[in-house]
Amino acid sequence: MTDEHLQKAAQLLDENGLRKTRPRLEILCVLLEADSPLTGEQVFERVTAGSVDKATVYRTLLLLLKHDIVHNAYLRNRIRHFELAHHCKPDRCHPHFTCRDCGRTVCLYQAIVPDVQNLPAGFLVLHRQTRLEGICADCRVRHYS
Amino acid sequence: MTDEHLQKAAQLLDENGLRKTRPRLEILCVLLEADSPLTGEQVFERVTAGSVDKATVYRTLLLLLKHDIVHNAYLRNRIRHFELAHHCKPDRCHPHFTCRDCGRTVCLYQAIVPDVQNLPAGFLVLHRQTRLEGICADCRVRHYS
DNA sequence: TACTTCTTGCAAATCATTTGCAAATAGATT
DNA sequence: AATCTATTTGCAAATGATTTGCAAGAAGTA
Ligand SMILES: [Mn+2]
Ligand SMILES: [Mn+2]
Ligand SMILES: [Zn+2]
Ligand SMILES: [Zn+2]
Repeated sequence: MTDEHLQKAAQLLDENGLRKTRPRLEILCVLLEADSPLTGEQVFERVTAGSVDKATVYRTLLLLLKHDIVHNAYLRNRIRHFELAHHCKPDRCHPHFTCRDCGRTVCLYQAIVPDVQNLPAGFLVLHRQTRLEGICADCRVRHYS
Repeated sequence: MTDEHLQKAAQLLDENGLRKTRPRLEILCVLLEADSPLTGEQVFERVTAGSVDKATVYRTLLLLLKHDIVHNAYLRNRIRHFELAHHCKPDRCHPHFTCRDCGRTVCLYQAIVPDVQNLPAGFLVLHRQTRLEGICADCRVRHYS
């Protein structure tokens, strides 16, 4: 939990008129340190041991979701994943790639996803998410040896 | 459960070397009749009342998933949704649109989703899913009156 | 500091899904 | 058609993830 992350966490809460409580700051720091979407369970494990209750983790993630500070990512299984929205545009999240071999999920920050064409008339799109599945670079190399 | 659907259901099971049991035929007919992805619970409700156990519904959906006869759709909540794969290409599902107002999900069979550009080197994409959120045509009209 | 309101921890509840197991059945074999 | 054997099913109980009720504890404000 670096000082820089703590600053950023406090700022996010301030901007949204939310109280700066210890659990919230810790949870935001965990999310700031993560390099891919986390489950509630994973956030719980990464927070300073025993310092935050699991119910509080979930309640906080839901609160941050409501304020659009975090987004849900929809990966392969039925478990919700959460990540900070700061790498997303208001109308779209960056795509996620999940490897069928090693199971890891990678955030594709630099990928370009063109708009969906030929939508039915009258539909207003406010948000878009793209989910890719396949074999990651590491696993492809591994299979050649 | 039309005769045509029953035929198709039997055919799907045959093609995959699966036994044609009454629960499987019923479940496939439910999926053939559905116009958007269904949860296990919804499949259970739509099957002839009391004729199939809920555990069997889930076991069957998982079996059909393994044989790529159905796909999972990832919608807003943490509940898995299932739909027949016959409207999908092997490497991509048609997009789904979920209305933030009425909550309905629409299958966008005719939409065109261009490929993702600028992927990191060495990644092999085997499957893609696109999820849209916004306001559906009906709800937009409703809000103008 | 005192106050008011929001937030937390804890325990229990809920929801979706999965599992163990004995009875039932599909499809192959006689 | 009756028999056989591996699969499949129903039922009840277990599981895993998430949510809720409530009294005690903090945050922000006066
Ligand atoms: Mn991401
Ligand atoms: Mn669909
Ligand atoms: Zn991999
Ligand atoms: Zn709508």
